[in-house]
Amino acid sequence: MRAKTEQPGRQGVLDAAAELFVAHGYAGTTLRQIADVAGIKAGSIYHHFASKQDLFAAVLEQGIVVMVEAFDEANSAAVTAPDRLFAHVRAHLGALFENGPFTTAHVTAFHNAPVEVRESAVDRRDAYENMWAGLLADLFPRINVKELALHRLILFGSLNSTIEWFDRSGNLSLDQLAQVVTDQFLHGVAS
Amino acid sequence: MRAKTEQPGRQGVLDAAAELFVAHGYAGTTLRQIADVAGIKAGSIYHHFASKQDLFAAVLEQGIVVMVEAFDEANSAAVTAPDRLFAHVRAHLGALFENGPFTTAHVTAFHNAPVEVRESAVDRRDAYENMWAGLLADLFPRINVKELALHRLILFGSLNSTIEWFDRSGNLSLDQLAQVVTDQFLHGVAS
DNA sequence: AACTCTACCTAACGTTTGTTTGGTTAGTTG
DNA sequence: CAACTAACCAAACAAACGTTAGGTAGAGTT
Repeated sequence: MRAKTEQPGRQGVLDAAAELFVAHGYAGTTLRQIADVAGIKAGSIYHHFASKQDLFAAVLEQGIVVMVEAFDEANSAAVTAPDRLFAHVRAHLGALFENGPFTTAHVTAFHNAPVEVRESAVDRRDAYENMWAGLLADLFPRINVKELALHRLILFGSLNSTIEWFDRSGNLSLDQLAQVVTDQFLHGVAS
Repeated sequence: MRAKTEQPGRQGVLDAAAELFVAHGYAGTTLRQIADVAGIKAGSIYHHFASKQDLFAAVLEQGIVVMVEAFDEANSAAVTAPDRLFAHVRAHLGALFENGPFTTAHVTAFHNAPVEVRESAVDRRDAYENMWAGLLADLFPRINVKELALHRLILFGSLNSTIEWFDRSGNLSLDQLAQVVTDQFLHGVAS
Protein backbone atom coordinates (compact mmCIF):
# COMPACT_ATOMS: atom_id res chain seq x y z
CA MET A 1 0.00 0.00 0.00
CA ARG A 2 1.89 3.05 -1.23
CA ALA A 3 1.25 6.46 -2.67
CA LYS A 4 -2.01 6.94 -4.50
CA THR A 5 -1.70 9.50 -7.26
CA GLU A 6 -5.17 10.98 -7.33
CA GLN A 7 -4.72 14.35 -8.98
CA PRO A 8 -1.51 16.03 -10.00
CA GLY A 9 -0.19 19.40 -9.00
CA ARG A 10 -1.49 21.82 -6.47
CA GLN A 11 -5.00 20.42 -6.23
CA GLY A 12 -3.62 16.96 -5.63
CA VAL A 13 -1.71 18.24 -2.63
CA LEU A 14 -4.82 20.04 -1.39
CA ASP A 15 -6.95 16.91 -1.66
CA ALA A 16 -4.41 14.79 0.19
CA ALA A 17 -3.93 17.46 2.84
CA ALA A 18 -7.65 17.89 3.47
CA GLU A 19 -8.17 14.17 3.85
CA LEU A 20 -5.33 13.77 6.32
CA PHE A 21 -6.03 16.94 8.30
CA VAL A 22 -9.59 15.72 8.82
CA ALA A 23 -8.44 12.29 9.95
CA HIS A 24 -5.51 13.21 12.21
CA GLY A 25 -5.79 16.91 12.87
CA TYR A 26 -3.34 19.68 12.03
CA ALA A 27 -0.46 18.68 14.26
CA GLY A 28 -1.12 14.98 13.74
CA THR A 29 -0.57 15.25 10.01
CA THR A 30 2.97 15.45 8.63
CA LEU A 31 4.01 16.92 5.32
CA ARG A 32 5.58 13.59 4.43
CA GLN A 33 2.23 11.84 4.86
CA ILE A 34 0.55 14.43 2.68
CA ALA A 35 3.26 14.15 0.05
CA ASP A 36 2.98 10.38 0.10
CA VAL A 37 -0.76 10.42 -0.55
CA ALA A 38 -0.31 13.08 -3.23
CA GLY A 39 2.38 10.96 -4.87
CA ILE A 40 5.25 13.42 -4.51
CA LYS A 41 8.06 14.14 -2.04
CA ALA A 42 7.71 16.31 1.03
CA GLY A 43 9.96 19.11 -0.14
CA SER A 44 7.97 19.50 -3.33
CA ILE A 45 4.97 20.75 -1.39
CA TYR A 46 6.86 24.01 -0.97
CA HIS A 47 6.60 24.59 -4.68
CA HIS A 48 2.85 25.08 -4.21
CA PHE A 49 2.58 26.39 -0.65
CA ALA A 50 4.80 28.57 1.48
CA SER A 51 4.37 26.55 4.67
CA LYS A 52 2.27 23.94 6.42
CA GLN A 53 0.12 26.71 7.87
CA ASP A 54 -0.36 28.15 4.41
CA LEU A 55 -1.46 24.77 3.10
CA PHE A 56 -3.94 24.32 5.92
CA ALA A 57 -5.31 27.81 5.35
CA ALA A 58 -5.87 26.91 1.69
CA VAL A 59 -7.81 23.81 2.75
CA LEU A 60 -10.02 25.88 5.05
CA GLU A 61 -10.51 28.44 2.31
CA GLN A 62 -11.74 25.83 -0.13
CA GLY A 63 -14.02 24.43 2.56
CA ILE A 64 -15.68 27.81 3.01
CA VAL A 65 -16.09 28.25 -0.74
CA VAL A 66 -17.92 24.94 -0.97
CA MET A 67 -20.24 25.92 1.88
CA VAL A 68 -21.07 29.33 0.49
CA GLU A 69 -21.71 27.97 -3.00
CA ALA A 70 -24.03 25.33 -1.57
CA PHE A 71 -25.88 28.01 0.38
CA ASP A 72 -26.28 30.23 -2.66
CA GLU A 73 -27.61 27.40 -4.78
CA ALA A 74 -30.13 26.52 -2.10
CA ASN A 75 -31.32 30.09 -2.05
CA SER A 76 -33.19 29.75 -5.35
CA ALA A 77 -34.64 26.34 -4.66
CA ALA A 78 -37.79 26.66 -2.59
CA VAL A 79 -40.64 28.98 -1.68
CA THR A 80 -42.43 27.98 1.51
CA ALA A 81 -40.66 28.53 4.81
CA PRO A 82 -40.18 24.86 5.78
CA ASP A 83 -38.97 24.03 2.28
CA ARG A 84 -36.45 26.84 2.29
CA LEU A 85 -35.07 25.69 5.60
CA PHE A 86 -34.89 22.12 4.38
CA ALA A 87 -33.04 23.20 1.25
CA HIS A 88 -30.38 24.97 3.26
CA VAL A 89 -30.03 22.18 5.78
CA ARG A 90 -29.62 19.77 2.87
CA ALA A 91 -27.07 22.09 1.28
CA HIS A 92 -24.99 22.28 4.43
CA LEU A 93 -25.01 18.51 4.79
CA GLY A 94 -24.12 18.25 1.13
CA ALA A 95 -21.10 20.46 1.65
CA LEU A 96 -20.04 18.20 4.50
CA PHE A 97 -20.56 14.83 2.82
CA GLU A 98 -20.57 15.31 -0.94
CA ASN A 99 -17.73 17.70 -1.65
CA GLY A 100 -14.62 16.09 -0.29
CA PRO A 101 -13.06 16.66 3.10
CA PHE A 102 -12.61 20.43 2.76
CA THR A 103 -15.69 21.58 4.62
CA THR A 104 -15.24 18.75 7.11
CA ALA A 105 -11.86 20.18 8.02
CA HIS A 106 -13.65 23.15 9.54
CA VAL A 107 -15.32 20.83 12.03
CA THR A 108 -12.62 18.34 12.94
CA ALA A 109 -9.33 20.19 12.44
CA PHE A 110 -10.20 23.84 12.97
CA HIS A 111 -10.40 23.90 16.74
CA ASN A 112 -6.95 22.47 17.40
CA ALA A 113 -5.08 24.35 14.69
CA PRO A 114 -2.64 27.16 15.54
CA VAL A 115 -4.24 30.52 16.23
CA GLU A 116 -2.65 32.25 13.26
CA VAL A 117 -4.31 29.90 10.78
CA ARG A 118 -7.66 30.04 12.51
CA GLU A 119 -7.67 33.81 12.42
CA SER A 120 -7.11 33.72 8.68
CA ALA A 121 -10.44 31.96 8.26
CA VAL A 122 -12.52 33.71 10.90
CA ASP A 123 -13.84 36.44 8.63
CA ARG A 124 -15.15 34.11 5.97
CA ARG A 125 -16.66 31.81 8.58
CA ASP A 126 -18.45 34.75 10.15
CA ALA A 127 -19.76 35.74 6.73
CA TYR A 128 -21.24 32.28 6.28
CA GLU A 129 -22.84 32.36 9.71
CA ASN A 130 -24.34 35.73 8.90
CA MET A 131 -25.94 34.29 5.79
CA TRP A 132 -27.66 31.80 8.05
CA ALA A 133 -28.61 34.49 10.54
CA GLY A 134 -30.24 36.44 7.72
CA LEU A 135 -32.07 33.37 6.49
CA LEU A 136 -33.48 32.51 9.90
CA ALA A 137 -34.45 36.12 10.59
CA ASP A 138 -36.35 35.96 7.32
CA LEU A 139 -38.07 32.69 8.15
CA PHE A 140 -38.91 33.49 11.77
CA PRO A 141 -39.64 37.22 11.97
CA ARG A 142 -41.51 36.81 15.25
CA ILE A 143 -38.54 35.44 17.18
CA ASN A 144 -36.10 38.05 18.43
CA VAL A 145 -32.60 38.13 17.06
CA LYS A 146 -30.82 37.09 20.23
CA GLU A 147 -32.90 33.99 20.76
CA LEU A 148 -32.68 33.13 17.10
CA ALA A 149 -28.89 33.19 17.32
CA LEU A 150 -29.11 30.55 20.04
CA HIS A 151 -31.32 28.35 17.92
CA ARG A 152 -28.93 28.77 15.02
CA LEU A 153 -25.93 27.70 17.08
CA ILE A 154 -27.80 24.66 18.34
CA LEU A 155 -28.76 23.76 14.78
CA PHE A 156 -25.17 24.18 13.61
CA GLY A 157 -24.03 21.90 16.36
CA SER A 158 -26.45 19.21 15.23
CA LEU A 159 -25.47 19.55 11.59
CA ASN A 160 -21.71 19.60 12.04
CA SER A 161 -21.73 16.72 14.51
CA THR A 162 -23.28 14.43 11.93
CA ILE A 163 -19.82 13.77 10.54
CA GLU A 164 -19.08 11.89 13.75
CA TRP A 165 -21.79 9.31 13.26
CA PHE A 166 -23.61 9.56 9.93
CA ASP A 167 -22.73 6.79 7.50
CA ARG A 168 -23.39 7.60 3.86
CA SER A 169 -23.38 3.94 2.95
CA GLY A 170 -26.05 3.14 5.53
CA ASN A 171 -29.77 2.90 4.92
CA LEU A 172 -30.46 6.52 5.77
CA SER A 173 -30.03 8.90 2.84
CA LEU A 174 -28.72 12.44 3.10
CA ASP A 175 -32.16 13.69 2.09
CA GLN A 176 -33.78 11.75 4.89
CA LEU A 177 -31.21 12.98 7.37
CA ALA A 178 -31.83 16.56 6.30
CA GLN A 179 -35.55 15.99 6.73
CA VAL A 180 -35.19 14.61 10.24
CA VAL A 181 -32.96 17.49 11.32
CA THR A 182 -35.27 20.06 9.78
CA ASP A 183 -38.37 18.55 11.40
CA GLN A 184 -36.73 18.33 14.77
CA PHE A 185 -35.59 21.92 14.50
CA LEU A 186 -39.06 23.12 13.56
CA HIS A 187 -41.31 20.97 15.74
CA GLY A 188 -39.18 18.99 18.18
CA VAL A 189 -39.62 15.32 19.01
CA ALA A 190 -42.78 15.68 21.06
CA SER A 191 -44.94 16.49 18.05
CA MET B 1 4.62 33.68 32.48
CA ARG B 2 6.04 30.32 33.54
CA ALA B 3 4.94 27.11 35.10
CA LYS B 4 1.86 27.26 37.29
CA THR B 5 1.93 24.65 40.03
CA GLU B 6 -1.75 23.94 40.47
CA GLN B 7 -1.84 20.53 42.11
CA PRO B 8 1.05 18.22 42.87
CA GLY B 9 1.54 14.66 41.80
CA ARG B 10 -0.45 12.57 39.43
CA GLN B 11 -3.60 14.65 39.49
CA GLY B 12 -1.61 17.78 38.70
CA VAL B 13 -0.27 16.15 35.57
CA LEU B 14 -3.76 15.01 34.64
CA ASP B 15 -5.17 18.53 35.06
CA ALA B 16 -2.44 20.07 32.96
CA ALA B 17 -2.75 17.38 30.31
CA ALA B 18 -6.52 17.71 30.00
CA GLU B 19 -6.30 21.47 29.63
CA LEU B 20 -3.66 21.29 26.90
CA PHE B 21 -5.17 18.33 25.05
CA VAL B 22 -8.44 20.25 24.82
CA ALA B 23 -6.71 23.37 23.53
CA HIS B 24 -4.23 21.90 21.05
CA GLY B 25 -5.31 18.31 20.46
CA TYR B 26 -3.41 15.10 21.13
CA ALA B 27 -0.60 15.52 18.63
CA GLY B 28 -0.44 19.28 19.16
CA THR B 29 0.35 18.88 22.83
CA THR B 30 3.87 17.95 23.92
CA LEU B 31 4.88 16.28 27.15
CA ARG B 32 7.18 19.21 27.83
CA GLN B 33 4.24 21.62 27.67
CA ILE B 34 2.24 19.42 30.04
CA ALA B 35 5.17 19.15 32.42
CA ASP B 36 5.66 22.91 32.33
CA VAL B 37 2.06 23.62 33.30
CA ALA B 38 2.19 20.92 35.97
CA GLY B 39 5.39 22.44 37.36
CA ILE B 40 7.65 19.45 36.79
CA LYS B 41 10.05 18.16 34.13
CA ALA B 42 8.99 16.12 31.12
CA GLY B 43 10.71 12.92 32.13
CA SER B 44 8.95 12.93 35.49
CA ILE B 45 5.62 12.32 33.80
CA TYR B 46 6.77 8.74 33.28
CA HIS B 47 6.71 8.20 36.99
CA HIS B 48 2.91 8.51 36.85
CA PHE B 49 2.09 7.29 33.35
CA ALA B 50 3.63 4.71 31.08
CA SER B 51 3.35 6.77 27.91
CA LYS B 52 1.68 9.78 26.30
CA GLN B 53 -1.09 7.52 25.07
CA ASP B 54 -1.57 6.17 28.57
CA LEU B 55 -1.84 9.71 29.93
CA PHE B 56 -4.41 10.67 27.34
CA ALA B 57 -6.39 7.53 28.06
CA ALA B 58 -6.45 8.49 31.73
CA VAL B 59 -7.80 11.95 30.81
CA LEU B 60 -10.57 10.37 28.74
CA GLU B 61 -11.32 7.95 31.54
CA GLN B 62 -11.78 10.75 34.04
CA GLY B 63 -13.96 12.58 31.54
CA ILE B 64 -16.30 9.61 31.28
CA VAL B 65 -16.46 9.22 35.04
CA VAL B 66 -17.55 12.82 35.41
CA MET B 67 -20.27 12.36 32.79
CA VAL B 68 -21.64 9.16 34.26
CA GLU B 69 -21.68 10.59 37.78
CA ALA B 70 -23.54 13.66 36.53
CA PHE B 71 -26.05 11.41 34.78
CA ASP B 72 -26.63 9.29 37.86
CA GLU B 73 -27.17 12.31 40.07
CA ALA B 74 -29.68 13.70 37.60
CA ASN B 75 -31.58 10.43 37.70
CA SER B 76 -33.02 11.11 41.12
CA ALA B 77 -33.83 14.73 40.56
CA ALA B 78 -37.15 15.07 38.75
CA VAL B 79 -40.47 13.37 38.13
CA THR B 80 -42.29 14.72 35.08
CA ALA B 81 -40.94 13.85 31.64
CA PRO B 82 -39.84 17.35 30.59
CA ASP B 83 -38.21 17.92 33.98
CA ARG B 84 -36.29 14.66 33.79
CA LEU B 85 -35.02 15.55 30.35
CA PHE B 86 -34.01 19.00 31.51
CA ALA B 87 -32.17 17.54 34.49
CA HIS B 88 -30.07 15.31 32.27
CA VAL B 89 -29.39 18.00 29.70
CA ARG B 90 -28.28 20.23 32.54
CA ALA B 91 -26.11 17.45 33.93
CA HIS B 92 -24.39 16.87 30.61
CA LEU B 93 -23.69 20.58 30.21
CA GLY B 94 -22.46 20.63 33.78
CA ALA B 95 -19.98 17.86 33.02
CA LEU B 96 -18.75 19.90 30.08
CA PHE B 97 -18.43 23.28 31.77
CA GLU B 98 -18.22 22.77 35.51
CA ASN B 99 -15.84 19.87 35.98
CA GLY B 100 -12.61 20.83 34.35
CA PRO B 101 -11.50 20.02 30.83
CA PHE B 102 -11.79 16.24 31.16
CA THR B 103 -15.18 15.73 29.59
CA THR B 104 -14.41 18.41 27.04
CA ALA B 105 -11.46 16.34 25.85
CA HIS B 106 -13.94 13.80 24.55
CA VAL B 107 -15.33 16.42 22.19
CA THR B 108 -12.26 18.31 20.99
CA ALA B 109 -9.40 15.84 21.24
CA PHE B 110 -11.03 12.43 20.83
CA HIS B 111 -11.56 12.45 17.09
CA ASN B 112 -7.94 13.14 16.10
CA ALA B 113 -6.27 10.92 18.66
CA PRO B 114 -4.53 7.68 17.65
CA VAL B 115 -6.83 4.71 17.14
CA GLU B 116 -5.38 2.68 20.00
CA VAL B 117 -6.30 5.30 22.57
CA ARG B 118 -9.74 5.85 21.15
CA GLU B 119 -10.49 2.16 21.29
CA SER B 120 -9.60 2.11 24.97
CA ALA B 121 -12.48 4.51 25.65
CA VAL B 122 -15.08 3.23 23.21
CA ASP B 123 -16.72 0.79 25.63
CA ARG B 124 -17.29 3.32 28.35
CA ARG B 125 -18.52 5.90 25.85
CA ASP B 126 -21.01 3.40 24.49
CA ALA B 127 -22.18 2.66 28.00
CA TYR B 128 -22.90 6.35 28.55
CA GLU B 129 -24.76 6.61 25.27
CA ASN B 130 -26.84 3.59 26.24
CA MET B 131 -27.83 5.31 29.47
CA TRP B 132 -29.21 8.11 27.33
CA ALA B 133 -30.89 5.68 24.95
CA GLY B 134 -32.63 4.08 27.92
CA LEU B 135 -33.69 7.44 29.28
CA LEU B 136 -35.19 8.59 26.00
CA ALA B 137 -36.92 5.26 25.42
CA ASP B 138 -38.44 5.75 28.84
CA LEU B 139 -39.54 9.32 28.15
CA PHE B 140 -40.86 8.72 24.63
CA PRO B 141 -42.31 5.22 24.52
CA ARG B 142 -44.34 5.99 21.39
CA ILE B 143 -41.33 6.77 19.20
CA ASN B 144 -39.59 3.72 17.79
CA VAL B 145 -36.05 2.95 18.84
CA LYS B 146 -34.37 3.65 15.52
CA GLU B 147 -35.86 7.10 15.13
CA LEU B 148 -35.16 7.87 18.76
CA ALA B 149 -31.48 7.06 18.20
CA LEU B 150 -31.41 9.72 15.49
CA HIS B 151 -32.95 12.29 17.78
CA ARG B 152 -30.45 11.39 20.47
CA LEU B 153 -27.47 11.85 18.15
CA ILE B 154 -28.81 15.20 17.02
CA LEU B 155 -29.26 16.24 20.64
CA PHE B 156 -25.75 15.12 21.51
CA GLY B 157 -24.40 17.16 18.64
CA SER B 158 -26.13 20.26 19.94
CA LEU B 159 -24.94 19.71 23.49
CA ASN B 160 -21.30 18.92 22.72
CA SER B 161 -20.98 21.77 20.25
CA THR B 162 -21.80 24.30 22.92
CA ILE B 163 -18.17 24.22 24.00
CA GLU B 164 -17.35 25.96 20.72
CA TRP B 165 -19.45 29.02 21.43
CA PHE B 166 -20.97 29.10 24.90
CA ASP B 167 -19.36 31.63 27.22
CA ARG B 168 -19.84 30.93 30.91
CA SER B 169 -19.03 34.52 31.78
CA GLY B 170 -21.71 35.82 29.44
CA ASN B 171 -25.23 36.83 30.39
CA LEU B 172 -26.70 33.41 29.62
CA SER B 173 -26.51 30.97 32.51
CA LEU B 174 -25.96 27.25 32.18
CA ASP B 175 -29.48 26.70 33.49
CA GLN B 176 -30.91 28.95 30.82
CA LEU B 177 -28.86 27.25 28.13
CA ALA B 178 -30.08 23.86 29.29
CA GLN B 179 -33.65 25.16 29.19
CA VAL B 180 -33.32 26.46 25.63
CA VAL B 181 -31.80 23.21 24.40
CA THR B 182 -34.45 21.13 26.16
CA ASP B 183 -37.31 23.25 24.80
CA GLN B 184 -35.94 23.17 21.29
CA PHE B 185 -35.54 19.41 21.50
CA LEU B 186 -39.09 18.93 22.73
CA HIS B 187 -41.05 21.50 20.75
CA GLY B 188 -38.78 23.04 18.11
CA VAL B 189 -38.56 26.73 17.31
CA ALA B 190 -41.89 26.99 15.53
CA SER B 191 -43.90 26.57 18.71
C1' DA C 1 20.60 3.56 61.56
C1' DA C 2 19.47 1.09 57.65
C1' DC C 3 15.79 0.31 54.40
C1' DT C 4 12.16 1.50 51.28
C1' DC C 5 9.16 4.18 48.69
C1' DT C 6 7.47 8.18 46.24
C1' DA C 7 8.32 12.01 43.59
C1' DC C 8 11.01 14.19 41.26
C1' DC C 9 15.68 15.79 38.34
C1' DT C 10 19.48 15.86 34.77
C1' DA C 11 21.03 14.39 30.66
C1' DA C 12 20.92 12.03 26.99
C1' DC C 13 19.04 8.64 23.09
C1' DG C 14 17.32 7.95 18.39
C1' DT C 15 13.71 9.53 15.49
C1' DT C 16 10.79 12.63 13.27
C1' DT C 17 9.52 17.21 12.26
C1' DG C 18 9.04 21.50 9.08
C1' DT C 19 11.91 23.59 6.06
C1' DT C 20 15.85 24.81 2.78
C1' DT C 21 19.13 24.23 -0.92
C1' DG C 22 20.68 22.95 -5.24
C1' DG C 23 19.75 20.21 -8.73
C1' DT C 24 16.88 17.59 -12.78
C1' DT C 25 13.26 16.79 -16.09
C1' DA C 26 9.59 17.78 -19.33
C1' DG C 27 6.92 20.99 -21.81
C1' DT C 28 6.32 25.56 -23.88
C1' DT C 29 7.70 29.70 -26.08
C1' DG C 30 10.53 32.85 -28.95
C1' DC D 1 17.62 25.22 -30.92
C1' DA D 2 18.09 28.18 -27.03
C1' DA D 3 15.63 30.17 -23.13
C1' DC D 4 12.38 29.77 -19.82
C1' DT D 5 9.17 27.98 -16.57
C1' DA D 6 6.53 24.63 -13.77
C1' DA D 7 6.88 20.62 -11.25
C1' DC D 8 9.32 17.84 -9.20
C1' DC D 9 13.58 15.05 -6.45
C1' DA D 10 17.57 14.04 -3.32
C1' DA D 11 19.76 15.28 0.57
C1' DA D 12 20.48 17.67 4.18
C1' DC D 13 19.52 21.07 8.35
C1' DA D 14 18.46 22.41 13.23
C1' DA D 15 14.90 21.89 16.31
C1' DA D 16 11.70 19.37 18.77
C1' DC D 17 9.71 15.04 19.79
C1' DG D 18 8.60 10.76 23.01
C1' DT D 19 11.18 8.08 25.81
C1' DT D 20 14.92 6.07 28.82
C1' DA D 21 18.58 5.64 32.37
C1' DG D 22 20.62 6.73 36.49
C1' DG D 23 20.67 9.62 40.35
C1' DT D 24 18.93 12.60 44.46
C1' DA D 25 16.07 14.31 48.32
C1' DG D 26 12.80 13.52 51.69
C1' DA D 27 9.34 11.07 54.32
C1' DG D 28 7.83 6.70 56.63
C1' DT D 29 8.86 2.27 58.45
C1' DT D 30 11.33 -1.22 60.92
